[in-house]
Amino acid sequence: MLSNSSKYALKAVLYLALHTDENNKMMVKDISERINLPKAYIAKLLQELSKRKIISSTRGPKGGFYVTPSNKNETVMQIIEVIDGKKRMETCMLGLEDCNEQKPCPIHRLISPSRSKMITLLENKTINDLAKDLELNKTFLPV
Amino acid sequence: MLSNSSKYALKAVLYLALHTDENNKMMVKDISERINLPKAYIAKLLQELSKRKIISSTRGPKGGFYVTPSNKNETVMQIIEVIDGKKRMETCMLGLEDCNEQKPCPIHRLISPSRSKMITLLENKTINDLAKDLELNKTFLPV
DNA sequence: GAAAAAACATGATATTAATCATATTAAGGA
DNA sequence: TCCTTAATATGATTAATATCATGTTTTTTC
Repeated sequence: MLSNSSKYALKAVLYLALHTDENNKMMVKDISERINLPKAYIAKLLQELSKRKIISSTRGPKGGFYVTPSNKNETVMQIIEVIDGKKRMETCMLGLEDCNEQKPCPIHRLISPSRSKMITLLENKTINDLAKDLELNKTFLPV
Repeated sequence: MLSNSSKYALKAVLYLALHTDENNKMMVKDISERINLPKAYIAKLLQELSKRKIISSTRGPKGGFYVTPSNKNETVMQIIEVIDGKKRMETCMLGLEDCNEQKPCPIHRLISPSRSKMITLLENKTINDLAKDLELNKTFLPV
């Protein structure tokens, strides 16, 4: 469903949402240590997210990655789309090219409703929503 | 969600469900041609399914793969489990080792209900169910 | 009981995804 | 303006998955 990469990306963005802002940026080195994921790999992912304006960054001394209030309004699905591409989530579960409502594959009707539901939820959930839950200890992000 | 392998496996089993029985077996060569998937790859998958008694087979002349009425009662999930392993479907969507109801990851509560629903549906859907739909042209399996 | 036909078992290769490494560019401070 | 710092761009390596190939065993038929 999600690639390893987008799992990592989501973790990192959530960490940034909780611990950074315009005045408190964080270097990839520190991020990777805190969330316990490979530095070079995380770096690549964050760079991609930054390029697509999902998160923010500045170079040089005192630079680093951070998320602005505006960034926090990005949705979970937008992260997934940047990292995994738009297709991955929507493609037919049997991998058929032309599977649709009119010409459904054998499991389309069965699982499509649940999957659509999931996608909608991810599309409507913002980074901010998830960050709030973490702050309130309603959810957990063990490293 | 599903590996390529289990997609292929499901396609092949459905094809067998529609076109074979104890008296009409089919060689992997013919199966692969009909469903337009690589022969050697399909062979390996069918052998695995046969070993686990999800489908049936006999060797030698007039041999081949086939599904019995009993085989048709196997569920979609059982195919997936044989090919992909039990964990793949159930593992935390963020890949966290200890994510559960008591200690949910940031997206657990969000997507867990939909996913559980999906799993339940797959666990309760038999090959026979899907084959019936195909026979009635309610669903399609283009090659 | 020998020959042929088919699945079975095993392992090799190729492709894709995950991970790592490094030279380049921009920002900040002296 | 120059040096240091940290992201950026790009590409290399490694690991996992998908794909292919082949010798072995079982079954049928003559």
